[in-house]
Amino acid sequence: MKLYNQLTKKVEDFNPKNKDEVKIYSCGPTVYSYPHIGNFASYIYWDFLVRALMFDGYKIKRVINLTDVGHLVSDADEGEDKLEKGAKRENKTVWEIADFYIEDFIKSYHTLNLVEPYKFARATNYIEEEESLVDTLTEKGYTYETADGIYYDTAKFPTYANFAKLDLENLKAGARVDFSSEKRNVSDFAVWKYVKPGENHTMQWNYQNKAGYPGWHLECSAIIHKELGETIDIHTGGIDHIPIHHTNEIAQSEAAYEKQMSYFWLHCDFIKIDGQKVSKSLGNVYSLQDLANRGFSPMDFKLWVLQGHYKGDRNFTFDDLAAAKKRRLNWRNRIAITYQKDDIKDNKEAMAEISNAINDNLNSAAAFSVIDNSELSMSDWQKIDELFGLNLINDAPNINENIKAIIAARKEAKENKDYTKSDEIRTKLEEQNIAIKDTPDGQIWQYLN
RNA sequence: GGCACUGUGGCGGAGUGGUUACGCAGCGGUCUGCAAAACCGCGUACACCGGUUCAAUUCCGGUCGGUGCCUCCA
Repeated sequence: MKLYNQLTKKVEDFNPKNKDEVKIYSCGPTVYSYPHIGNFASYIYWDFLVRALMFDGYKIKRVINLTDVGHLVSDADEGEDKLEKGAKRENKTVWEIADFYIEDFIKSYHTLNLVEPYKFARATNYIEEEESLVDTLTEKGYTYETADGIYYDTAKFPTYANFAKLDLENLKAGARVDFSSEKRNVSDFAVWKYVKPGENHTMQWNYQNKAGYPGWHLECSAIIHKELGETIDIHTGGIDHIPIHHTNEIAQSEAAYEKQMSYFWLHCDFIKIDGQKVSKSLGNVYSLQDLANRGFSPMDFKLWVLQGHYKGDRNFTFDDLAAAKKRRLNWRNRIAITYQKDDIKDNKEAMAEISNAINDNLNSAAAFSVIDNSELSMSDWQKIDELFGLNLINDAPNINENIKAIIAARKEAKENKDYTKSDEIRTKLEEQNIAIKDTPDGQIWQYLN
């Protein structure tokens, strides 16, 4: 398996530390509103990473976090807590907000047929570990206190700028004008925030005899350490995480534990919608429900995502989604024919080509072209279905005995040249989503949708 | 301003120093009771200008264009 590693900025051979188990951590959602298809695109890319590794025979231990606290609306550690904001908006408590959107997220996760992780880790379940991490950083001299919290002094971590190739001098020059704090360096970040006097912050914990809550970056470092250990194999996220979130995670974890945090760092690019960036503030977001309302299943969207590459600059349009839907229908119909023929041999060459493609930095698009051009057995299709998680075989109407009998009756009517009857049955079968086609070799059935 | 990414046929989208990617859409044909499917064929794609090379879409340099991040966001 070859993967692009943000740490080295190169495509490298992937070899897990422990051959039997690949440790993966994926930055998950902040649970304060419905996710949009751009969010799900990233979970689909990383799901394919997991499935490709499983295809290669690896066992996976993967943790996905759920941020239910302390993620401020601004990375400058200013402004409102997103959960608190959502609670106000919906007139609920922050805990209700978190529970509601976690449930919704996991439901969508299952709808998309994404591989269940070892654990979904809620940030608020790791407060003890988070506090302990702050303790360690403080003991090692990496933190300092201000009026509003405990900050990480990035100047004490000499390689801070390396991961994202940050230009710290320039960062300083470009800092926002309204930026005012006791921060020593513009890149310093809060590991712990104090509740301000008069501030109504529901989620708070007593730490150092003050009411406060963890900084956003802290949770990932703490969860990884608790659940997966000091070093993991792969850390995933979106490209937006490179300059701040992941840079800060590395600074925290490697300062505290004095071990490399992750061997590989993978980041997917954002998708655009109709040529524009997907943004909550622009309001051009679509949910899975919006796709369903237009007649597209989550699997159609998944196939659309996997037609491209996780590092590619993608543009989503409904025309392209329709093309993906058609392609998926065509595959399902090829499976239907394979099922009816039942004399097709396993295609070892094609499966090897598919394997080569996915091992080349997850080139699902190239693998798809092999699928399009190869005659595949049912067993091959089963493997493909498992590799991409597209529900090609399951997501089809059950051809039960009753339908089989009707199909047989149509065949008989057609052979007897009773066209009135055969056409009648054909029309009737369409209601069951079955299309009958007459080929030179006789009748076959396929799916209409 | 800083840091990145990117420019492939109608729309998407892989890839490669010399041979068809592929999908969807389109066109022509075979087949056919009808319909559809299937199958066969077709479109001389690689932003522009130079350079290297026997040969560049593929490497190097430049020009022009698009985008993202540096507030939130995968």
